[in-house]
Amino acid sequence: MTTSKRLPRAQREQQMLDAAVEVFSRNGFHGSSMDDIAEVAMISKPMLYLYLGSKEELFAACITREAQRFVEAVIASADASLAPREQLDRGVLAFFTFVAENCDSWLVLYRQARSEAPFAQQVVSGRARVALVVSQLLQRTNPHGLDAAYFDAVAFALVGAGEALADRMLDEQEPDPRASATLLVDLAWHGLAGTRPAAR
Amino acid sequence: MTTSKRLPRAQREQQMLDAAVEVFSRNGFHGSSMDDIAEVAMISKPMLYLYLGSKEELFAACITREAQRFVEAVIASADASLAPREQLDRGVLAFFTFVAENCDSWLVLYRQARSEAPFAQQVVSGRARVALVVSQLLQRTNPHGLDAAYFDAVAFALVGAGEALADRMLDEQEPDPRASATLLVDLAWHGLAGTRPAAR
DNA sequence: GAGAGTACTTACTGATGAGTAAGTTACGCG
DNA sequence: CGCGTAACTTACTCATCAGTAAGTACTCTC
Repeated sequence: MTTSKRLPRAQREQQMLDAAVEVFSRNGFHGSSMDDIAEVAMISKPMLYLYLGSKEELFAACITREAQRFVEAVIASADASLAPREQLDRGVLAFFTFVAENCDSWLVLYRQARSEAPFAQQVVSGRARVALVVSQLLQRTNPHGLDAAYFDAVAFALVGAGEALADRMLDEQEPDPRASATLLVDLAWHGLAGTRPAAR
Repeated sequence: MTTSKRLPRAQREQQMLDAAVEVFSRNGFHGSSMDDIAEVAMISKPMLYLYLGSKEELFAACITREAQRFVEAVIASADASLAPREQLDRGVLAFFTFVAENCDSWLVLYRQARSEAPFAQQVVSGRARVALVVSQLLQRTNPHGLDAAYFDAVAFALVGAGEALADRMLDEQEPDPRASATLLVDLAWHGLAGTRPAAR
């Protein structure tokens, strides 16, 4: 063969997952075939089954790996010793940066996994955990004695706003995570009432 | 047969679309089979092809009909002769009410159509039009002379926040569109800075 | 360099599902 | 009534795709 060398299992597995994420992110779970994925991974189909088990297990492995990468990227940025407000700023920026640099990961998690019944629950609960962390940070920054349920709801809305801005950012030819991050944080603190006019 | 009577074409078509929306909303485009849909519609498969053409056309017809219903519900509530702020309040409420009462329509549009490549564009552009209307209403209510691009971005974020709150509402056992609407509007005007403590 | 084990392949099977051909039954209208 | 047409069905075809059986070849170790 031209360039195909034998690789140790761990490495091939990562290559397969890379291919699977790419294909799944484009065509979804049902819209992707194992043959397609095998071709992109430059490997024959039985290897996928040997290493990853089944199509469902492969998809689950993609979700798990990408969610892990995502969470790590955000956690690493927003270290817990900082002030809550600072943690939020950095976490939000890390989120947009991750999406900009890992478009496929984002799409497979946010768009594909959410709409496939067997996997949606995993995404929903991950999302809920993120919202909870955001809610707690908001509560720690905020002087008012509003009830926790209210913060939970606002946090949820802000997560949604972040997702929409991420989508919007991906449509641009030159995504700027900092602009999106600033916008979201401003919206959270002040809504439209007291925004800084210096947009962008 | 027990109850199966012959129906005029227009009526059967609606019945088929009802069934298709239900099935597609649960299983997505690729995850749903024409046999499934035919069964739910209590009709044989060739009828689907005779009246609706193909699977893709059927899905497209679902999207078109549901988007139409959605837009009409919102437009009808927020009549253009009202003050912009009032239009927003009512439009937002109409949105949440529609989602609560037409869960399948919402899921097929927001979750399924968005993740199937051939149809995603239609949803994306519909969404963008909604965001644009929101942006214009915001501009008309707001005293500051911020630039339009900023309002566009905020409107987009608010649309995303609305979608997340809609999702959250659907998880509740007793969805209350008014609570979600109030929350979203508050968030838009004031963020966390000046919220009314009376949550719920 | 033999022998073992892991990496890897070709070539199948069986099920599912999109789409259709050809026919059957009810209804409406002269 | 009877005859045309619109509503509707059963019973297929053909392609695709998840999953596998059975085997080949590289490479590492002694």
